[in-house]
Amino acid sequence: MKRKKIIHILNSETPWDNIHIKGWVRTRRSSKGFSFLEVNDGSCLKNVQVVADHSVPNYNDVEKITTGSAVSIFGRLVASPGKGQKWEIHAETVDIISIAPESYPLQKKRHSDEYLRTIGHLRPRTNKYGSVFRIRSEISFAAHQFFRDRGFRYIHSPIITGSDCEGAGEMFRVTALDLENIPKKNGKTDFIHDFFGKEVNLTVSGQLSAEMMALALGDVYTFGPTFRAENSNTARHVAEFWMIEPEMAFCDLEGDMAIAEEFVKYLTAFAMDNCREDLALFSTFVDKTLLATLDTIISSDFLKLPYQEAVDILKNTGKKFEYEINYGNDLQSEHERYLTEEYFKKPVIIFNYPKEIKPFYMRMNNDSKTVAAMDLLVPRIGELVGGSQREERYDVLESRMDELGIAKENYWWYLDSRRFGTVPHSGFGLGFERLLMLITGITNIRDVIPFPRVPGQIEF
RNA sequence: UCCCCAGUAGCUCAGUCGGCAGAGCAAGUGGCUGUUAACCACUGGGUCCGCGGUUCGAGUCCGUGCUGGGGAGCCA
Repeated sequence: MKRKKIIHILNSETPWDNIHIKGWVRTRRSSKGFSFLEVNDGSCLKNVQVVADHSVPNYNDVEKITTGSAVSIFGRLVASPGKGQKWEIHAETVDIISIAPESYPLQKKRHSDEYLRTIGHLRPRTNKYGSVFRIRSEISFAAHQFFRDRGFRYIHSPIITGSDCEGAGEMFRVTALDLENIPKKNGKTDFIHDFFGKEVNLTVSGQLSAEMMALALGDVYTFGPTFRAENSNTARHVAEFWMIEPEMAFCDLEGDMAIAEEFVKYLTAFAMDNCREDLALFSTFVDKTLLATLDTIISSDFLKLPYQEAVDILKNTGKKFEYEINYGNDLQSEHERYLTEEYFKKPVIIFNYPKEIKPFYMRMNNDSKTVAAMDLLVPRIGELVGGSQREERYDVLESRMDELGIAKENYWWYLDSRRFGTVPHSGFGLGFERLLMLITGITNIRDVIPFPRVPGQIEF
């Protein structure tokens, strides 16, 4: 008989004979002659309560079952006379797949997030992290659904890249050279002898590839890992994270902002509709205001504000900031959080940034001072999305690259796209972990990715 | 990388003025015929983060290193 998943059993409308489950025991409570086993198989947050008594042939062994042990149970699903659950299983047989010794690190009590990070291989077995990773899976699916419903194509951008373009931070070098015997030329590493014959790195963004694909397929998106070797030690940064990057041909900045807003609302609503039980855990134990926050995101119009106006607001608000705000400087974390958390109290999109603080590929506005860039700021997280209309005019792009001292010969293919049938196009990047922080209320990015990579730490 | 805080039992923490190492939970054993983080009783459990120093004596004071956390910068 095939095992039934616990989520399926708990949603049953009727009692059920001859049922088979497999899972891990969260706790066992015993009285003289019988035991209650709380069994979880990861299919949902809830456990199923199993009642076993002397009618089970190996009852002596059942009394030795410990927290964390794995079991396979046959029995009958019946209405539970006890409080706290609709159904329970009366066991006919309890097969012990494996016993967890007393050294099992997860106890029948709440643990700190800091401790659970030290046992990253076991923390998905807890209620909280089980919920996190189920939601992560659901929202991944929802992202694909969103784009597919709108005619976008999913593209796979390369992980290993030869272009150091995006200027998005320090990169991880990828090499097949023998590090004990590095070939040198004029005192420097000679990458001509390396696998690709040139210096290559792990990608920091799929954007440039996505642009090439958008200029053929129309609307595309990437959803993959990206890597930053920045020595960032904050609750919002990891060295390996997942990014969703749509890129749309024949789309301007306004269209870009509209799709970003629609996307964030869609994913939030999807979580509210499809992850209710797991979200309830977060709204109870992590952030009591979570559901209200998510409602605000779904129901409010995101405020769209030119950079110049954002600066004016920050200057005139009278609030003391640690860093002074001046036109031409990038907004600091405290400024962004003030705007979205205190001043507007909802998501804010800031656009038309000074060209000096943005990369070469963003489209120059008619004022020749600002570029068609936008950042979506949300409460508690800060920057969730960064995007822009891309510079599609060959001569303007070329002069911007010259201005910034970018080696054009490395981007000949990128420039080619502006020579052959160039069109206005736009896109953005959304940090998937930051979105999960927004949706779950979890405040440390290390707790929304299964095995976080941060400076000096890669145990799992 | 910078600033701040912390490190004591498996976990979460207390430890007064420098003078015998503590609690709750967890675990183990026993009890209990419907439990809900079950309950009751008993038992075991310590490199007080490492190294160095001050002192008759250091978990406690000083120096240093490591690890973790919070904030900042960089960014998504």
